[in-house]
Amino acid sequence: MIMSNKKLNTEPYKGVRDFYPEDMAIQQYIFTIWAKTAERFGFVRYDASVLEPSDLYKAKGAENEELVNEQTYSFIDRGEREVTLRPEMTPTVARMIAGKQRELAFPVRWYSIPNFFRYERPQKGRLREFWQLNCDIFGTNDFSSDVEIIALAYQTLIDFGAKPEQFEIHINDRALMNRMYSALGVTESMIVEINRLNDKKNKIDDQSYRTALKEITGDGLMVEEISMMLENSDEQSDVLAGLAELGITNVVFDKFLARGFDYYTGTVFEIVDVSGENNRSLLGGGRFDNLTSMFGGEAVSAIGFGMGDVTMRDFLETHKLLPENLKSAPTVMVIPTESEYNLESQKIAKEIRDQGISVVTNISTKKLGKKISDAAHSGSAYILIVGEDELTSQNFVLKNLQTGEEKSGSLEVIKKFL
RNA sequence: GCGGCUAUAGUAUAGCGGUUAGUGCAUCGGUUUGUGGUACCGAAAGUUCGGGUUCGAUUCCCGGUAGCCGCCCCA
Repeated sequence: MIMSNKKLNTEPYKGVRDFYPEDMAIQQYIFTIWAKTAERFGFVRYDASVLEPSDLYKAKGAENEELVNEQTYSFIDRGEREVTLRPEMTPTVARMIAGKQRELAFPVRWYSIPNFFRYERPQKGRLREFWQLNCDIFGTNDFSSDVEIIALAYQTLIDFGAKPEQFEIHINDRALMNRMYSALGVTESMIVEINRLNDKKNKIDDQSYRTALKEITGDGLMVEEISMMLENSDEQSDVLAGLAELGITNVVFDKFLARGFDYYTGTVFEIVDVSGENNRSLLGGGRFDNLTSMFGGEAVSAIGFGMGDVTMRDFLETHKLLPENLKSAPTVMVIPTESEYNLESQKIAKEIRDQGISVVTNISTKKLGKKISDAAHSGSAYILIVGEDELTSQNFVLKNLQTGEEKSGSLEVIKKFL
């Protein structure tokens, strides 16, 4: 190994994050709400390895090849297998469902909070490693499952304290759009390109949009027809109506919504922040009724979504929805007056800890006053001083740092106060 | 892959072609040798790297690197 005198950088690798305790507290808060909401809807948790064989993403019909080749972390392992750090969960969960297809009682509701890696240029709302809440319903293509999954997505945001007017649900239907395009004589390859164009429509002006559309179709009349079809917005939607039944009304049917990718077969949806601060969608999902068939068995209908931690945190910060104090401090800090009482303090801490209370021993070499100050700063509720007097008399004082109230007695008595 | 912007202690920032490079927060110590949060005093800690212009560069110029933002793409 070549040793270098160069100091190692303390920064994390490009596009990934260190979670110092303050950040971890936020991350945990987000994960906890995600998990609770999913479970309130009867979803059960699963997970898988971050490593997958690259074939999973290369199989025909699985994914766009350019993405796999250029935007994944892939490498050859020591056994010369090509492996990929998962860039999304859908192929993995489809693999797992297909593997147990015969024994699962459908419909199945599964959720997971996995991390993903994508080799991309980091920018606002997009990093190289991120986590997502992934929720899927497998085994039904009834529109009520579309309603349910979107209601879950909606409820997740509500459970963070968001108000419906702070975000908007956009819905479209792939199958419907394909029928409409076909009726206009638009070919399949054109549809793919139009979807891609529509996806970035809000980034370009009308004139450029129409020019691009003309380039795709090569037909001025068709541009008019497509534009008219897209602008005409009084579309009937069972899903929209179903959501309204559940009291969810911040929903729009958006025929420009594409969610560019091929495996979606029906409903597609996104949730966006309406503040204008966060351009990247908070969540995206859709129906994929054919994906499991690449594992050989019969196709299992599915609908699901992924909701990212990066955009979620941005959203919560933008709308000031993060709780002020997320850090968790031990309830009690046992403070030896001198280092020579550190071990005795740990024994006492153990006694208290054994009844299920979080306790930390302050073994710093600071003066007593500073140790107490540390306890207050860390957020501990109580302190218990251990010094010569306490140890000889076996009489301890438990002090409540908020109220200043003190209670004294033997350790057995003290324990009852907690 | 392409483009724009930025780079000053741990962090957030001020400033300037010649300064002991200033301040807030955080850290550590003291006022208070066994009782906290406040206050006061003090300490440690900085001009991203390489080259150029200049008597002199942290400041101006070029390049590297890194970060942010956007394009692309977004499974």
